[in-house]
Amino acid sequence: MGQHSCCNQQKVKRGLWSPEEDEKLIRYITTHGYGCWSEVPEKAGLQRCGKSCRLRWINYLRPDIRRGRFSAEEEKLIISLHAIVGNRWAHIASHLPGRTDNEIKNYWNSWIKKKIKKPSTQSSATPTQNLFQPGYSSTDQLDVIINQNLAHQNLTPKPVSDSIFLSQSPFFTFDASLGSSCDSSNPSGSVRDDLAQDVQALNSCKIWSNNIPTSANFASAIDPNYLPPLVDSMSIGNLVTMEEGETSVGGCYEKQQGETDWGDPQNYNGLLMWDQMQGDLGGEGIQVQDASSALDTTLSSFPSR
DNA sequence: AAGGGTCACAACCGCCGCCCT
DNA sequence: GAGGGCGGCGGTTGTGACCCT
Repeated sequence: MGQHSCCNQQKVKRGLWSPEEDEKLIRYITTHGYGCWSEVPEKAGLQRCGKSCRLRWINYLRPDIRRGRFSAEEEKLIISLHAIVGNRWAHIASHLPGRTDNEIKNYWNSWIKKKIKKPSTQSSATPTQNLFQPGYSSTDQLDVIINQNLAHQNLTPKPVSDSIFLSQSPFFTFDASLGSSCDSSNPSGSVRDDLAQDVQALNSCKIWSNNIPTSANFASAIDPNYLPPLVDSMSIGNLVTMEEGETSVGGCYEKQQGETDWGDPQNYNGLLMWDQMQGDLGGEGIQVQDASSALDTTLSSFPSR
């Protein structure tokens, strides 16, 4: 099961692709298209399995691949989308033009590694942290977070637990795994505490209150098969690439004038916009100024490059 | 300069789901 | 409906480059 017939061939080559192989694959696909991947190696004169050819094309040779470092906007988008859809890299990649799932996955994993390595500076769990325990449903978490934020703005909470939130689909994929690290039954704490705080802060930061959540807004997040057109209206040319000499404060790159190229955040209704967050982005680590008000949470622990 | 550690990225592996027979 | 082929996806590993001591 799962073993592709083409991969059983003894003569199939593995490992890094040579420039000659790349050239063969490019030449074949640009002239014939790939059609059936299992036929590609033979027709292209490659001693690779079709799966390997597909991967090489998708992750490296495709002409529309964007290479190089992720821009700050892309970082934000990845982090925001991950908070919504979890480890669905292909889904996330579909909203980042020119980026591959593999690339995003690698980026994320390296970020996670950094976070795990980073010594924890927060020992006590906040009330918000306690929400992210396995015992809480996604609906519970959403209700509390949203109402917290609305209350903070003296806005009338809207009933968010309508039918659309009865979905069994997980909203915060981090909840179960990270929540356990915040569990009081785990007094030894976890090196992942600060990572959990990042996620919790993201979940409860002002982006929710600026785009007041409604069922419609959250539909995309709740339904695993639906994602809002996050970047459809954004051309690749608008993406900001981090240039040498520009600063990345805790991974949150800031343009010199503090402006984004995304224009009016309202255009991205439903999308988590880091640019709308307020607070001091400088320094390392998270400063939870008031445990009861996660809105004031300062985020600054994104991967720095 | 050399060796070890770290990081980024390419590639592989195994599983899942769809489609066709 | 069952089984096989295949594309797609996420997790994991391998490897080369770079950095630090």
